[in-house]
Amino acid sequence: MDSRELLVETMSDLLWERGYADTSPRDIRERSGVGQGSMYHHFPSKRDLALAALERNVAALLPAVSDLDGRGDPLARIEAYLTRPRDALKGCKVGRMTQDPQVREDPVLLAPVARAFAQAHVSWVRVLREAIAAGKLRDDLAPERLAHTLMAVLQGGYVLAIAQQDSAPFEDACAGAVDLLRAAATSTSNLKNDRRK
Amino acid sequence: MDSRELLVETMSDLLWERGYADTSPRDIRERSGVGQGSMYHHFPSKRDLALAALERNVAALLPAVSDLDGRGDPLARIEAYLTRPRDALKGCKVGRMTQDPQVREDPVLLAPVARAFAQAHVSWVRVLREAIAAGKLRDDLAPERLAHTLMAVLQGGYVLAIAQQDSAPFEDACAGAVDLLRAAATSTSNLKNDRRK
DNA sequence: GTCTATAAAAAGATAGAC
DNA sequence: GTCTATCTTTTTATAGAC
Repeated sequence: MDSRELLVETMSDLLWERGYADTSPRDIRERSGVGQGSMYHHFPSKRDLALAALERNVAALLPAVSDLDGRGDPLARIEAYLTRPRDALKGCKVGRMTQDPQVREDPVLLAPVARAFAQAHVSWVRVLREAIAAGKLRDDLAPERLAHTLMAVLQGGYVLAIAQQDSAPFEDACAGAVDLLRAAATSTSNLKNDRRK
Repeated sequence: MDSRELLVETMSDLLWERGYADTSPRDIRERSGVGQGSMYHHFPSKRDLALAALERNVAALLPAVSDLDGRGDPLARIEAYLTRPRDALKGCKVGRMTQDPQVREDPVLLAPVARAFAQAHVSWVRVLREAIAAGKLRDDLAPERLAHTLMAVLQGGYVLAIAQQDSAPFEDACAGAVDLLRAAATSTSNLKNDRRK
């Protein structure tokens, strides 16, 4: 593999594991085995390398999110996505970046993060709409809101799991969300509509 | 105010705003106005100061959480807590710390964070149990799980808001959680129980 | 308890030969 | 494109006078 690619890959891992502020040029050099000179040849600064690495992490995450776009029972897709096995203690490659002030305050570095979440939101809204249309979810639930709620459950689940150094809170949070969705599947509102007809 | 207290207060703010790794002794000195000598007189290291500051941030957060323990309609308390105005772009003083590797990997620094979330969980479970007992929530929902779900909605809501630099996703996430709880209030399960009697 | 001076180490790059 | 050497600044303290 060429040096440039190796640097990006290494930085992607370090951003996930340690974030931006706590990753030094030396960490990158030592883990990648790429020399000082090469590093600054390919990337003028740590920030430029971080940008490339961040784009890579975003790209790595989107295929997973696109599972929400599949076909078949939408509620089943939602439940499958929420309960998919994840390494909760490692956190989210993308969500993590929001806690790094040097990323958060830098519009260029924050942009890929914002884009990733915006795209995930689109997929969530679509599958939720499908679930409502299929009569699997109450029709008085707002898909745009609910999409943010379910995205937050995942992102927040990581926080809880890391705090306790135990993946159980993450799994609980997701399972609890599934419970709520199922409870909201039995549609009082739809029944009302039926009665009106 | 004495130097020691001023240092802790300043560090508390900096931990909230910038986290541990990205806060330097100089930042602390400049913002607090306390001299170098005084700082190392009161705290042998940055880590020791951070520990005191972290305990302070945890202590500042717990009174808010204890609002869940009040009296009156439990579901109303839950909704009030979820929709209370918050500065979403600033994130959570305590949850934020889970993303700092130097905190996450240090059992002593992580302990106050774990304790705070454990305590919040207790309050959440209690109010959820009350809501179920009062017939305001389906009795087939597991309070322990749901507690983690709702805590995650808040923590994850901050992540979404910071990513978009907009508090709307946070408010959406919370409002969506309230919607789901209300949908789950109309208890199919309780109705079944009624029928059995 | 506070102040100023000093300093070892790491972060974040630059220079220039090959 | 890679390598080694150099360099500035910041981090994280320590020392010792007042």
